[in-house]
Amino acid sequence: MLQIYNSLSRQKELFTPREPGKVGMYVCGITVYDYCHIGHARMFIVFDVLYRHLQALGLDVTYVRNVTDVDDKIIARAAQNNEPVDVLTDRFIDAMIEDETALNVLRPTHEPRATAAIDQMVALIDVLIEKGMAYAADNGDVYYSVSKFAGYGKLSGRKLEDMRAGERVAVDHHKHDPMDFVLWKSVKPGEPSWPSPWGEGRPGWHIECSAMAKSLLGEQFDIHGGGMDLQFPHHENERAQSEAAHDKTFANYWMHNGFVRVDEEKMSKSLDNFFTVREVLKEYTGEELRFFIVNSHYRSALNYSTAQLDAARAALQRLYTSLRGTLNNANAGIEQSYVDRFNESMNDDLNTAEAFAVLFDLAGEINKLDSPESAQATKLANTLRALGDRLGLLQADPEAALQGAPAKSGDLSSSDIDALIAERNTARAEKNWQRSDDIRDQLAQAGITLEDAGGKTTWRRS
RNA sequence: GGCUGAAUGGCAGAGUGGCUAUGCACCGGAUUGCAAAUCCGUUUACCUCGGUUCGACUCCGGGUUCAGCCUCCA
Repeated sequence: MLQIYNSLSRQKELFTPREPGKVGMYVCGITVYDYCHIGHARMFIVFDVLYRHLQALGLDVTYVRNVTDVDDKIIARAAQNNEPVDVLTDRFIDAMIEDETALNVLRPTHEPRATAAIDQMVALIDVLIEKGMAYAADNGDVYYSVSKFAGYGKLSGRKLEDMRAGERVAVDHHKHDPMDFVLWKSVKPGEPSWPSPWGEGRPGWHIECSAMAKSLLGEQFDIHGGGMDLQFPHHENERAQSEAAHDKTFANYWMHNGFVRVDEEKMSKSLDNFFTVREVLKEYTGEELRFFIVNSHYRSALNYSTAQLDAARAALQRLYTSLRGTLNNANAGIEQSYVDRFNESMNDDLNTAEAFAVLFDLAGEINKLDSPESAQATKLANTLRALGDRLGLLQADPEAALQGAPAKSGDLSSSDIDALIAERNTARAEKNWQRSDDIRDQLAQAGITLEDAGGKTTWRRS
C-alpha cells in the first residue's frame, strides 16, 4: 500500500490509481539552454526512483517528462551565441541524455518537446477564451483571468488577496488584473514564432505543460511532479488552466522534490553556485552521485559538498565489497523478508534512506558467511543486486566498480598497478616487508588501496 | 510583510509515546608479517521554554534559528 505525500492536501495519502493497474505521471522537465546541474539531477533521479517503484508494484506506468525548448532564456542564449535556437536546444538535449545515462536514469515513456505541441497549446488557449477564462489583450498577448478560477491558490496555499498585496508583481497595463499570467506572447523581432488566432507569437511556459499532459495522458491523470520551486506559480497555473478548460480534476497527486543546496543556500543559476553534472563526474562516478541523492528523503533539502560525495563513495564501497566474489546468478532466488522490508520503506512516501538500511543489512549478512560462493551468499547477493536495481544502483561488476572510480590523485594505469602489485608480492614471498610496504605506500599516495585476502591481492580506488 | 517546511550523536541521515536505525568517523578485540577488507563489542543524540502523560526526542502551545516560495528557476 503506497502512501505518497500530496502537496495539494499537504499530507500523506494512500495512492489509488484512477484506473486499476495503470498510472499516468507527468513531471516538468528542464528548459534546455545549459548543462544540467545537480539540482536537475535530483529531479531526474527522484522521479526515476518513483517510476521504478511504481513498476515494481506491478503498475503499468506512462511516464511523461517534457522538454521546454522555447523560452526567453533560450532565445537570449542563442542570440548571445549567435546560433539558431534549435541548434542550441538540440545540443543541450543531447547533453542532458548523456548525463541521465551516466546517472542510470531510465528514459520516460514520452519526452515531448514544447515546440512540437504548439497546435495543442493554441487549441487549449482557444477553449479558455471560449469559456471566458482568458482574454486577448490589444497588444496580441493572451492572458488567463486568475480571479475567475475559484480554486486558484489551493496548490501553493496562498490567497489571491495576499498575493495582490505583494509589491513584487510588476504592473502591466495590458492585464485586467496584475495576477493574470500570459498564455500567448505576441512575436518580437528576431524571435521564433507560430501563427495563432491572436497573431504570430509563442506560448507562455505554463500552457506548454497543460497541453502536453493532455495530449499524452488525457484530461485527468494520477501524478504530477516537479521541483519544489515549480509549485508556484507554474503548477498552480497549470492546474488553473487545465481544470478550467476541462471542468475536472487535473492531477490527483502532486509531488515536489526538495532542493539541492550549497553552503545551506539554494543551488541556482542566479546565485551562480551551481555544479553541473558533468563537472562532478570528473571526480566521482554517476553511481556515487546517484547514491548521494537517493540517500536522503526526496522532500528534504540536500546540501551538496565533496565530503558528502566522499561519504557516498565509502558507503558504496561497503556494498560492492560485500558483493565481491559472489556469483551473479539471477536464478539463485530472493530472500523475501528483505524485499518486504524494503517495500515497506519505499511505500512510505519513498523512504529511500530507510530502504538503504535493508541493503546494508544484506551486505552485513553476506560478509558473515564463510564463502561468498555458497548458495546462501548467492541468494543474498542476488537479493542485494535486485534491491539495488530498484534504486538504480549496484548493477556494475563489483571489482570494476571498486576500481572504476575516477582517481582523486595520481593517475596510474591498471597495468602500472598490476606490475607494482606483482613486484610487491615477490617481495612479500621473500619476506622483504620494507620493499613490500614501500610499494603499498606508493600506491596509497596515488589513491590506490590494496587488500590482501585469501592469498590474492586486490585493489580499489579510495 | 504573507505562506510553507525544517531543527537528531563528530559528520550524513531515518524513525518511534517506554525497546540497537543505517552509513562514515572514533575506541577496544579477533584476523593480518604489518595493513586493508571483514567480523565481534563499545562510546557519542534528539534546538529552547512550558504543558499533556506513569513515562516525550516522539503529542500540544510559545520562543529561537535556518531554509524555501511569494520574480525566471528542478
